[in-house]
Amino acid sequence: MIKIAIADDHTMFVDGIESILQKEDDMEVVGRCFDGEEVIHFLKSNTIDILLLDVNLPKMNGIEVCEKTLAKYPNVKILAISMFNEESYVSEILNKGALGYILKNTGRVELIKAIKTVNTGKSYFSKEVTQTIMNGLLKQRKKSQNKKAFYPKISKREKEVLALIIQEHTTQEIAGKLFISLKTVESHRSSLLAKMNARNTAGLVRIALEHKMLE
Amino acid sequence: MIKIAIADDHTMFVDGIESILQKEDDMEVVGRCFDGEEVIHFLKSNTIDILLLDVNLPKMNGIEVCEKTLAKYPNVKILAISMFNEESYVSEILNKGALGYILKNTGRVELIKAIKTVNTGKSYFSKEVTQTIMNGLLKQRKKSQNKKAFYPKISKREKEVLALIIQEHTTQEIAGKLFISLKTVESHRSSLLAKMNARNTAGLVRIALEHKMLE
DNA sequence: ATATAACTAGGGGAAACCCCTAAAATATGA
DNA sequence: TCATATTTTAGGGGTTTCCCCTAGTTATAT
Repeated sequence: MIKIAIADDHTMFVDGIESILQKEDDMEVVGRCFDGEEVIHFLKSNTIDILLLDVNLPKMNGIEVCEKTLAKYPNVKILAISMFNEESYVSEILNKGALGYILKNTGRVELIKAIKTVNTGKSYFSKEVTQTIMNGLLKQRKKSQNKKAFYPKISKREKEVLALIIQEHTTQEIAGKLFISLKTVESHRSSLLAKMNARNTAGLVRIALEHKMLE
Repeated sequence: MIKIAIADDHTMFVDGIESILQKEDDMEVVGRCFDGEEVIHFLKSNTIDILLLDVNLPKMNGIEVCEKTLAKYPNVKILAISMFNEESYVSEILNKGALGYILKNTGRVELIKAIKTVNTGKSYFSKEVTQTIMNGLLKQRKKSQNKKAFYPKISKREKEVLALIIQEHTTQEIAGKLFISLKTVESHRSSLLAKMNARNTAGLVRIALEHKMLE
């Protein structure tokens, strides 16, 4: 028996889901919460398998609820439900550990499927949401690609030095590892600063990591 | 008219695609390449809109071809085609700028749709591929989530200092910005090094970025 | 063949790092 | 609520690293 709690501030919506799930004989709705704080409180005295969580909740929003819930009860599977197919929402709540994300216009067949999938520990996204995530992913790739193309001209030796810097080695250690003088390493560092337009080591590391210049 | 080139080392497959595309009166196959080097050579004397690119090509694999092609001809839209729904393949070729990825068992209707979608500059993935990418994404999220939980105890002030360090500000500048003494900032830096288990600024920045400790 | 870039290296000064102490302000917990 | 812990503040003083400048030698490419 899959124990389910529903968290949504619209009574009719909660009732609707509940009536759908009542027809499933391996599912049981054991809790209803109408705001975020209620969820936290409810879980203190109840065990559930799945939390159907609206992203826009009063008092404490779904993203926060998701984070807090999983921090205390990592075995709860969270299926996010939202009116909005917004990339920022989707991305945030997934980062907090939600396993799935479906929209409120999802039909009963898909809802059941989503719950069953999530219950096995797998992720589930409705196809509109999938599209949204993929678009976001593509944007990121394009961004980091552009950036990457901007700083290509780092020599082999400089790359070695850069890698060792990022691994927290001091200039002296790098000199030892590469069998060159300390002053030579310092010289490479200067070239790196100039080429990468960095003011100091911090910038060097940040730019190198942002642009994925290693590998 | 959409000008298309096909790059695949299996003649029958190339012929198959071509016969499908012949029936479309807004598409024209203008080139056939049977290995990677041929593609590069072909593009020197021909202009195309879309390159249907097999990931596993002789002489030069699809990933490399993709990179080289887009470096010279950024307007070419690349639709990757592969036997394998392997996350590493998909991820790599998308990073190199391919717009879409479909499998070789794709039917003609979907192939046409994919080409038309990619031709407008949008991305297209068959649903199996989408699933693969999403799984990869989820794995990554779980990883970075674990890491994040490991270093939580950085105070508000320390976070401010850390952020300014990463923005390449010197200790003196940070002191000025926060209206505190240089020695205080040094003190915060020391605490940061200790808390984050870093040996120096480079490590500080790397760890902070890896674990996304800002925001 | 001759620039251009890469690798090497040193001098000098500034900045960061490291050890310490220490007081006031806040948070936390029992 | 009161004691304890953490955070934020700040300094002294010495060591190391970093950064800038110059400069010679070797690859690399056009």
